[in-house]
Order: sequence, then C-alpha cells, then structure tokens
Amino acid sequence: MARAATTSDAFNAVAEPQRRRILVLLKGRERPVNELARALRITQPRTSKHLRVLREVGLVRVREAGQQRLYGLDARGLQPVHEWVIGFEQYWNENFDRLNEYVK
Amino acid sequence: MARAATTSDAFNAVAEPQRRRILVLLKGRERPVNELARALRITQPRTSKHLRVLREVGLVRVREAGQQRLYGLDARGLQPVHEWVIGFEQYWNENFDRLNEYVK
DNA sequence: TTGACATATGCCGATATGGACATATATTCG
DNA sequence: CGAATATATGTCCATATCGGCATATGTCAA
Repeated sequence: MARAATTSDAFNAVAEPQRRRILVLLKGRERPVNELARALRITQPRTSKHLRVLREVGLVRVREAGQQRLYGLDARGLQPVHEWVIGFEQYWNENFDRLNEYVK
Repeated sequence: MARAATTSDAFNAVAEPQRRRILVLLKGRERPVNELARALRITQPRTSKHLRVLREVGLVRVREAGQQRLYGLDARGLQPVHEWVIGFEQYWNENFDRLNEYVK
C-alpha cells in the first residue's frame, strides 16, 4: 500500500487547500467551472480535477446547464469531519496550565 | 510541485486515519509509543513516524520519562480545522429541498 | 561494561498525487 | 455541417507519502 487516496473521504478531500477554497466559493450559490478557475487563478483542467475529487466524495453536485456544468455545494459530507473535530473541543479549551505543571 | 506535504498543517495531518486514531487515544492521558503501537496494531516504527508528523504540526507533545517518551495531546491545533468546518454548518443543516427544486 | 528495552531513523518499493499541456467530448449557434 | 465555447481526460514529471525492515541512539539495570 501507499499513501491513502485523496478520494477516499472528506478528510482527505479537504486536506487540499485549493479544494477548501472551492468549497468556500460554492457557499450559497452554484458556479460553473471556468468561474471557479478564474477565481482560484488555476487552470481549468486542474479545477475540473479538483471538482472531480469533491464530486466523488460527495461534497459537490453537478447540474448541467447548456454547455456549462454548474457545481453546487453539498456540505453534508463535512459533518463527519465536524463531529470528529468537535470531539476535541474540551481539550483545546482546557487550560494547559495543568498539563504544563504535569510536565514539570 | 507534487502533493502537499503531510506535515504542512493540521488538515493534512488529520487526513490520515491512523493519526486520527492516535489523537483519539491521547484524549485525557499521555501514552508511550509502544502502547500506542499495540493499541493501533501497527509497528512501532510506523507509530513513531506518525507521531513525528503530529509533533511537527503541533498536535502532540512529547515528554521524556526514562526510556519512554510519553506523548500527550495538544488539541489547540485542531481549532483552525474546526473553525473552517463550522463555517459550513448552516449548509449541511439547510434543507436540501430548496436545492432539489432548483435542480429540477 | 554488557545486555535488555524503548524509540527514532534511514532506505526501498509501490502508489497517488498536483500541476502543466494537449486533446477528446459536448453543446450551441450560424 | 463547421466553428466557438465549456469541460473532462490522458500523459508526463517530480515528489511525498505509507509500510516494512534493519539499525542507530538512548536509558536503565546488573
């Protein structure tokens, strides 16, 4: 085996900066590929590939509109990530004095 | 350039399943490497390497205790992840009927 | 000092990128 | 049909894993 596939789950999909930016751009409204590419200042092919990953993980949906493909956000796939992270909330809020003392 | 380095940030560090498991095991108490390796059923070297990544991103801390190195959780680095994800909460809670209608 | 035990590293192999470029597919229009 | 526009894919390159294995480094005990 090698590195885990990026397309495996939301955690991996979201680990890529550009893809996070795409998701942010998709908040509220759908956008065609070219518009996203321009906004991110990356090539169209690269944008399409990132969108493919996001699509395979279920974070975005596509809708055909003539020549364009309008991509829309489907944030439900982010819930698992949120749930996992929120499980640590008490720890980052926790005052580290206790840990520091322990260390000493 | 190639794929972004895993050690670049918390998002990447947490994209690895084993590392997520390590962080979970570290909730509440410190643990030596071998204990983590046994719990995860992975080799000691692999465990050390994952711990290194987590250490470089600041998600864990090490404390020397004789022959052992006790690893402890430092969840503060997870806050950025939480903040990014929570920004989508309204979208995954949002009823998709509206989107579905729009699609039709 | 020698040996046992706990970790960290180096190296190799297989794989999956992310990016750039060229090109195949589609759809719309004249 | 042929051209223009919008996307998706395939290929090539460089790189960064993840895993296994051997081994270096460190610490403690007899």
